Amino acid sequence: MPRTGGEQRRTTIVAEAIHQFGRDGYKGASIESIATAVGVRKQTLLYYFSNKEALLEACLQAAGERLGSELAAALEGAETYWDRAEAVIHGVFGLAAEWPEFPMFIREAARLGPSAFDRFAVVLDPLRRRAIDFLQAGMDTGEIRKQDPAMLLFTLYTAVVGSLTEASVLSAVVGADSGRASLRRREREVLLFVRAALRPAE
Amino acid sequence: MPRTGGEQRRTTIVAEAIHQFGRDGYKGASIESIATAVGVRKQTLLYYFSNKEALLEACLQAAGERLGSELAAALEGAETYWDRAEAVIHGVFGLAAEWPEFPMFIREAARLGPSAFDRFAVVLDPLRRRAIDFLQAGMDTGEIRKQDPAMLLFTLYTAVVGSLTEASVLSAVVGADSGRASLRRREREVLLFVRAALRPAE
DNA sequence: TCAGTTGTCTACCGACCGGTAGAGAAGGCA
DNA sequence: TGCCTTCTCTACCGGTCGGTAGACAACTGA
Repeated sequence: MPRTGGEQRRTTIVAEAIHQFGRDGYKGASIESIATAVGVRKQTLLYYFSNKEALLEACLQAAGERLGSELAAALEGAETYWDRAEAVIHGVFGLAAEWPEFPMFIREAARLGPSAFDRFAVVLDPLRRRAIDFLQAGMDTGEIRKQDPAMLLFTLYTAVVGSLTEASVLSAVVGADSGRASLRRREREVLLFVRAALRPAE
Repeated sequence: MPRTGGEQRRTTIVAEAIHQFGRDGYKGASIESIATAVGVRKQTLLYYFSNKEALLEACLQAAGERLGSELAAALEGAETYWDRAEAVIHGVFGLAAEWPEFPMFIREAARLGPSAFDRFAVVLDPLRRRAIDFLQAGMDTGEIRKQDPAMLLFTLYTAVVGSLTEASVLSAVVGADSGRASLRRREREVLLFVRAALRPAE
C-alpha cells in the first residue's frame, strides 16, 4: 500500500530476490514469497519485472556491480603483491559478512549455467583481466609459483567461494561452527592456504 | 511395463534421481521426470520410495557408500604421504569422470543443509577421521605445513569439489573448456595447488 | 480541473507437482 | 487350481506457481 517510489522498490525487490534465490535456489524461491517479504503483492513485483527471468537478470547485474565496486575499493591503496591478493580475499569475505546470501547467490548463478553466470561476470571482466595480468607478472618476477594464471584464478575462486558457501560441509568436518567468528577463521585459513599455494618452490 | 525385479528397479531409480537432483536440484527435479527417465510411471516410483524425501535419503546413502568404497579402493597400496593424498584426489576425479552428476549431487546435498549432508557423510566418517589423523601426523613429522588439520581438510574439500562443479565459472574465467581433457587439466591443477599448499615453509 | 502516468491491488487461469486410492496383471507357493 | 505377494498401472485431488486481465488510487503537469 505505501508508495515508496519506483527506484527504491526496485532495489528492495532485487535485494530480497538475491537473498531468496541464494537461500532457496532460483526454482525454489517463488516471486510470491519475494513480493510478500518486501511487503507487496506478487502482481506489484511483476509490474517492476515482467517475469521471473527478468528479475533474475536484474539480480545478476546488481550482484556483479556490487562485487565490482567492492573489489575496486579493496584494491585502492594496495601496493605489493600480497597486499593486493589479501585485499581481494578480505573484500569478498567482508561482503559475505554483511550479506550472507551473496556468495550463495553467486554459486546459484553458476549452477544455472554459463549464460546466467556470464550476465554476472561481464561486469567483472576488467577485474578478471587485471587479475590474470597480475598473476602472470608475479610469475615473471618469480614472486609466484609458475603455472597457468587463468587456471590458478579459477582454483582460487573455487577455494574462496567454497569456503563461504559450504557451511554444511564445514559443520560435518570440523563440528558445529557458525557466526562471524567462524567466518574470520575461514578467511584466515583461506589466506594462509592461498599464500602457501602461490609461494614459489623453495 | 517390463518387470525387472525390485532391487534392480530401486538402484536404477536411485541412479537416475542422483543424476537429476544433481542437474536440476532437489526442488527442480520432479519425481515424475525421474520415473519417466527410468521408463516407469510416477506411481511405480512411489511404490519403491514412499515420498520424495525418502528417495533423497536413499540417494544420500547410496552416494556416501559409493564414494566410500571408491576412496577405500584408491587408498589400497598407497604408502607415502603424497601417494595417499594424490590417490584420494585421483579417485574423486575418476568418479566424477564416469559419473558427472555425482559432484553436483554432493554439492546439492550440502546446499540442503547439515541434516541432509550428514546422512551422506556418516558413511564417510571413518575416512574423515583417518584423513585428519593423517594430516596431523604429517604435520608432526614436518612433511606438511603446520595448521588446523580439520580446517585444512575442509579447505581441500572445497578446492576439489569446487573445481569439479563450477564449470560455468571455469568457462567464464579461462574460456570455453569442457570434456575429459578439461577434467584432466583441472585434476592436474588441483594436485599442484594442493601440493604447494601442504608443503612446509622453506 | 482534468487527463495521463505510475503504482498497487483483486481475481482468475492453466500448468505442474507431490501424493492418494485402488484396480489389475504376473509369478511363487500351497 | 487358487491364493497371496509383488509390481505396475489409470484416475484423481489439493496445493502452488508463473503469468494475465483489468479495476482503481494517487501523483503530475498542462
